Amino acid sequence: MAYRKTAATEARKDARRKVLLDAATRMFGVNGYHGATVPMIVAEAGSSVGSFYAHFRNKEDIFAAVLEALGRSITDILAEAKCRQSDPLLRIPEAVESLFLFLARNPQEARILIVESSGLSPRLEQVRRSILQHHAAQVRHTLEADPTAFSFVDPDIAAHCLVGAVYEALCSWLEQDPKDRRSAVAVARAVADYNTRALRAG
Amino acid sequence: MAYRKTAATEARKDARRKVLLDAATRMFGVNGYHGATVPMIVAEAGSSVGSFYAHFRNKEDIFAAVLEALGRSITDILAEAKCRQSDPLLRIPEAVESLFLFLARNPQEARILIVESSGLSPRLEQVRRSILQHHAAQVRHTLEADPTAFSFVDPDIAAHCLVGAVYEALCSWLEQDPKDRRSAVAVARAVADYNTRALRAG
Amino acid sequence: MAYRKTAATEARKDARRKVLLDAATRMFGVNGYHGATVPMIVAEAGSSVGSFYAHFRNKEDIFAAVLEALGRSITDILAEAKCRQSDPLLRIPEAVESLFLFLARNPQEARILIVESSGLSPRLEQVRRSILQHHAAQVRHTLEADPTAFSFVDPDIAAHCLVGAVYEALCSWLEQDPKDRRSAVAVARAVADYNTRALRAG
Amino acid sequence: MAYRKTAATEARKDARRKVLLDAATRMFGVNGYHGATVPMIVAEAGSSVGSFYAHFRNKEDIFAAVLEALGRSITDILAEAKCRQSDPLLRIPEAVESLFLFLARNPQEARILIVESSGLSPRLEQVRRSILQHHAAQVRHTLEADPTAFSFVDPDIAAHCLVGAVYEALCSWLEQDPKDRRSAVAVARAVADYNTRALRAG
DNA sequence: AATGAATGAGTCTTCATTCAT
DNA sequence: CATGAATGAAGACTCATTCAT
Repeated sequence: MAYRKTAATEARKDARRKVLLDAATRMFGVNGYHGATVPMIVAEAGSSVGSFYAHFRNKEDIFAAVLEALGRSITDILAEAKCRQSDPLLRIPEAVESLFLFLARNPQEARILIVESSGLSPRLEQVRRSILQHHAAQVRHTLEADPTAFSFVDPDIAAHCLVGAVYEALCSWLEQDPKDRRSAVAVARAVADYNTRALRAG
Repeated sequence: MAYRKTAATEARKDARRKVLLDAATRMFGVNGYHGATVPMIVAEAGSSVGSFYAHFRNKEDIFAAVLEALGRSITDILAEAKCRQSDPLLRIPEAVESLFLFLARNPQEARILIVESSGLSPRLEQVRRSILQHHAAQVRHTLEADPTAFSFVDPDIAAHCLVGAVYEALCSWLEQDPKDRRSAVAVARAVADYNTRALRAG
Repeated sequence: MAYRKTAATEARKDARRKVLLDAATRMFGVNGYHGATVPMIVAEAGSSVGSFYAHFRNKEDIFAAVLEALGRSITDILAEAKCRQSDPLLRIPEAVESLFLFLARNPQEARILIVESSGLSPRLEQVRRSILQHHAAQVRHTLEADPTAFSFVDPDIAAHCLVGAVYEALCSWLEQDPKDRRSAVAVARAVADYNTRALRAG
Repeated sequence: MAYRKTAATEARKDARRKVLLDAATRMFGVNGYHGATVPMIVAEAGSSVGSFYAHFRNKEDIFAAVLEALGRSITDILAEAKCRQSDPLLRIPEAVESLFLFLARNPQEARILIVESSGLSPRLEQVRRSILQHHAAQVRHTLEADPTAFSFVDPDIAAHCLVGAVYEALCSWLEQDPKDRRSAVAVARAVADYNTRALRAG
C-alpha cells in the first residue's frame, strides 16, 4: 500500500513536470528566453512558482530541459527516416524532408531551437550546439557510409552546410504569411534537392 | 561663423556617435544583447549615459544601428565580389568565399549577426531578417541573371539554403579551437564548393 | 489494550520529537536560525515535513524548545556545581568553571545560546533572555546567601557581569583555532578567577 | 566650473550615502538584520532602491558599513577616556564608564553591535568580532602598560571578560523598563567597579 | 551639450506552511 | 498518523531611462 501510494505520487509529480515543460516550450517559443518569465510559465501550466522550483533548479534549467527534449525528438525523426530508406543516396533527402516537415509542423519548437536559443548563457549555448553537432555527426556518418555515392571536400563542413541550409530555409518559410507561402512539402522537397545535388558524386 | 561652428559641432557629434557605435559593437559581440548594458557601452566608449541617450533613442535603437551598419558592410562585400568576377558561374563561389572570410576576420560582428540578434524584439528581429533577406535577394538576382548556368527548383529557396549553409558552417568553425581548426580560406572554399555544386546546371 | 496502544504510540511520538529536537539543535548550531530550514532539519532527523508540523507549531516553536532544553541543561550544571561545594566562597568559581567547560564541550549548543539566538523574534529573544536572567538570578542568590564573603555594589549587576564575562570569554575561545588555543580547563580557571576576584570581600 | 560641479555632485552623493547609512542604522537597530528590508531602509531614508545599490554593493555591505562606523565611534570613545586619565589604574574604570554611557545613550547602536550582528554571514561575523577583538586589545594594552598595578592570569582572557561583562550588563539594563531601572551613570559605575576589582593587584 | 546620480518597475528565487493522499 | 508535493508571499537585486546641474 505504501508502495502504491508512492507510485501514484511519483506519477503525479512526473505529470506536473511534463505540464510545466510543455507550458515552458510554448512560452519560450512565443516570447523567447528573456521574454518568458517564470510567473508566465507557471500561469500557463496552471501551477505555482514554488512547484516550478521543486521541479527545476531555475529558469535556465527548464530551458535546457526543453532543448534536450527537442534534441531527442529530432534524433528520433532522423533515425526513423534512416530506417525507411535502404538506398544510401536517398537517405539524405529523406532525412532532410522529415526534419523540415517536423519543424514546419512544430514551429514553436523550431523557433526555440533556431532563434530563441542563441546568445544565452554558455551552458544553454552548449546544449544548443551539441544538438546541432549531433545532427551534423549523423549526416556525416551517412555520407561516410557510402563514399562512392557522395563527393565532397570535407564531411564535417558538408554536414554543417546541410544543417544550416535546412534551418535557414525553414526560418524564412516560417516567417512568410501562411496564406501566401508554398506548401511545406514542396519547400521540404526543394531543400532536400538542393543538398542532395551538393553532395552526390559526379 | 555660426554656420562653421554648427558644422564643427555636427562633425564632433558624428564622431561621438561613431565611437559609441563601435563600443556597442564590441560589447554586443562579446556579451550579447542582454549581457551588454548601457553603462558598459558608455564606459567602453569613454562617454556618459546622458550622451548615449542624446545620440540614440534607447538600447534597441543602437543595436539596430549596429546591425544596419553590419548589413551595409556585407552588401559592400558582396558587391565587390560581384565586380571582380565577370563569369556568372564563378560569381557564386566568389561571393560565398568573400562573405565567409569577412565574417571569419570579424568574429565579433559575425556573432552579433548570427547569434546575438536572435530572439529579440520584433523590431530587431525584423532588422536582422531584412539583412538576410537582402542577401538572399542578391543571390537570387545573380542566379536569375543567367538561367542556363544554374538549375534549381526555386531561386528564393536556393538563396536561403546558401545563406544558411554559409552561416552555420561559419558558426561551427568559429567555435572550434583556433589552434586546431582548418584555415579560414580552406573552409571558405569548401563551403563555396558545396553551394556551387548545389546550384549549377547539369 | 486501547490504553497500552496509546501509551506505545505516545512513547513513539516522544521519541520522534526527541529526534527532531536533536536534529534541530545540530542544524541551528551549525547554520544558525535563518540558515537552518525546516526541510534541512527533517532530512537530518530522517523524518518528514508533515511530521514536523505535527510535533511543533512552527520553526520558531522548535527553536524555543531547543533553547529551553538548553536552559534546563545549564540549570542542572549549575545546581550540581552548587552541591559539590559547601564553601560559599568557592561556589562561584566552581559554577563558572563547570558552565564554561560544559559549553566548551558542546560548542553547538553554545553557539545557539550565545550567537544564533540573538536578533530573532521578540518571543525567541524573550526565551533567550529568560535563560540568562535565570542564571543571573542563581548567581545573585549565591552571592546573597553569604553577604560577608562577598562585596559588591549591586548583586543583580554583578550577576550579569559574571554571566557576560563567561560567555564572551567562551565565545572568543571558541573561535580560536583548536590547535593553537589554550586548554578549556585553563581558560575556565582564569575566567573563574577573574570573577571571583571581582566579587569577594576585602 | 566643471570642477565645482563635480565637487557639488560628490558632496551630494556623500550626503545621500550618509542618509542611507543613518536610516540603515535605525532600521537594523529596531528590526535586526533579517527584519530590516532594503525597501524599508530606502523608505526611511527617503531614497530609492536603485540609489541604495549605487552606494552599497548589497544589504550585507551596508550592514558592514554600519558596524564599522560603530567600531570607529567606540574606538574614539575609548581613546578619549584614555586621554582624560593619566593614572593607569583609573583608566580602566574611566573607559568602562565611558563605553557604557555611550551605548546607553545610543541603544540602537548597542543593539546592532551586541544583539543583531550575531549569527550572520561569515563576513559580518568577522567585522563584528574584529571590533570586539580591537577593544579587547586596547584593554590588554592598558593592562600591560603598568604590570605592577594589575594582576591577572592572562591579559587576553581578562580583556574579553571585561568586554563581556560590560555588554551583558548593558544589555540587561537596556531591556529593563526605563521608568524602573537605575540610572545609567550608577550602573556604569558599578560595572566599572566590578572589573576594576577583578583586575587590580593585591 | 555633457554628465552621472537617482529612479522604480520588473525578475528570479527561497522557504515556511498547508493539505490531499 | 505519516508523507512530501504544492503553494505564494516576500525579498534581494538589475538596469534602462530620466533629469537636475
